[in-house]
Amino acid sequence: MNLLWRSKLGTPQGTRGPKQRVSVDEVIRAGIAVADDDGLPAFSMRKVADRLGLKLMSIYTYVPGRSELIGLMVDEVIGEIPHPPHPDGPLRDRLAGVARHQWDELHRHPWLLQVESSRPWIGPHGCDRYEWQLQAIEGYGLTDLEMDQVITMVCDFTAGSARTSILARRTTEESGITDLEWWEANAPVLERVMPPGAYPLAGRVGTVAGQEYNAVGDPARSFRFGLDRLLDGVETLLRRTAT
Amino acid sequence: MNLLWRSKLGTPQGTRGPKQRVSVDEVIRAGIAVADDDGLPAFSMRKVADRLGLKLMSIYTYVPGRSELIGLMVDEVIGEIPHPPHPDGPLRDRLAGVARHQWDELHRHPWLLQVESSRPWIGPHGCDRYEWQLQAIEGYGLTDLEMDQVITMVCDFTAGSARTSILARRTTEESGITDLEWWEANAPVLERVMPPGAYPLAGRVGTVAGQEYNAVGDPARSFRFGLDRLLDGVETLLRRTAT
DNA sequence: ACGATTTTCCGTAAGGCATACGGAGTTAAG
DNA sequence: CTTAACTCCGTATGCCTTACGGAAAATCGT
Repeated sequence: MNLLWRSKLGTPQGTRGPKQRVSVDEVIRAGIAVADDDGLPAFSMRKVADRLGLKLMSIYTYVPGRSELIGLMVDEVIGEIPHPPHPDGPLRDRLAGVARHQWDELHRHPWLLQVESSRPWIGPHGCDRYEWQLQAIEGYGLTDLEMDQVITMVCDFTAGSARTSILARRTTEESGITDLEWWEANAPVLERVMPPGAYPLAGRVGTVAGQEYNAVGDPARSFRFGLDRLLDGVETLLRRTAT
Repeated sequence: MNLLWRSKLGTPQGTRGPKQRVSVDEVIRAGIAVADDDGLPAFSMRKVADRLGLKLMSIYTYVPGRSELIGLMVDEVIGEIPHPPHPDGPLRDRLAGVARHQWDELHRHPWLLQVESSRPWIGPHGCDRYEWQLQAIEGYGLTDLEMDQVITMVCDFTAGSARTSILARRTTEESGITDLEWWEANAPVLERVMPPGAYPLAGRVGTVAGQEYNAVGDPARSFRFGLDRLLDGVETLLRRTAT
């Protein structure tokens, strides 16, 4: 907690002993670089140390442990790109901006969705984020509770959609083959194994979708489509509230 | 792949050598039990072996490795509860059934959202699932592409919302304290550290939401709220398509 | 009936991980 | 100039997956 809010707190420590060779912020940035490159499961304290020219155990003089470092990395990343001011105009466009900001962030740092902390880290940038999200939706006639719920909905949908997108991207990157190549390679097996006519709808829709996407799916397009429907739903709520 | 579709394939092997002491299905079920108890990061081949009364390396005579076993566990879990027939009536109710089915499943097996296979396992139950989801939405005037996109949207939102819910549940379970206790314990720190007046909206809305939820959030309620808005959006799409 | 072959079960070892503990050396305070 | 505090890091413990090879069991072919 003190580490998270370190920018707002002085460093009250006595200054005895050798100077630290790097700073907490450098450790955090090194950690982000490792996670960006290798993903969270392969994120290790040793790799962070290597990247800083330190030995493994020295890292523990900067942060208490692995999970705390990850918590710091999350808040750092949230503050990475300044929140743009919300456009004047319909709520729809403002919420779309909030959603896209998160979508881009999750794609820039795919390991964010792999973070499963059992403690809620509330850092300065996380607070800024929530405040900014609420600014987007305030003043359109919704109650405080509804405002919170709409933000939650937009974020949850964005997270779910981004998860699908990131998984798909990782699949093609790591396996080295495209959707289509995989499908063509496995088609004979599937044809032998699937009872003919057992999946009439899946076959028909899958074929149409596959031709349209030129792949098994098009996550960015699915995100835009879903977000449009979601925002239609919010406008319905606005109209209902107005009466 | 052969293991995934083993129910549709015979066992073409010669039968020499000692009998297997357990079956592949028992290994899968043991794996599910371990993952249910401990989560995927703590899921280990040794625990599966222990649960079956075998030694570690014997498991590798049933399945090729850890990730393949997890792929089998996923398809097994998808087939765990038979898909109920869709109710006659508005599309809204049918899609709500699809979403709730997945919501319940994810909460029954929270490790599902921790699975990040780099290969798309297409198993028999996964195919059944997709076919069943499409049955829900067919016949309401949407194109094949729209049908696929609406299903994707509902599933993505449900996954994102369930993720929030499961994380919150795990937090209270593992830390042993409730949202409120945590908040009360950390309030003094936060008050000292947050510039007063820096978060006017977050403070106001957070307080209102906290009082209403009796916690930091109410994920099940957020899910219902978001799903309602989402389905409002689908109905808007239906009306627009009808004209 | 009796090798040959196949298959299962498992011991060992290699190489990865987090982190507890304690020691050596460095710096500033008193 | 002593002493206390602090950084860096070597070592050790106890997890993890999985490659490899050996021993025993069960059936096949003769």
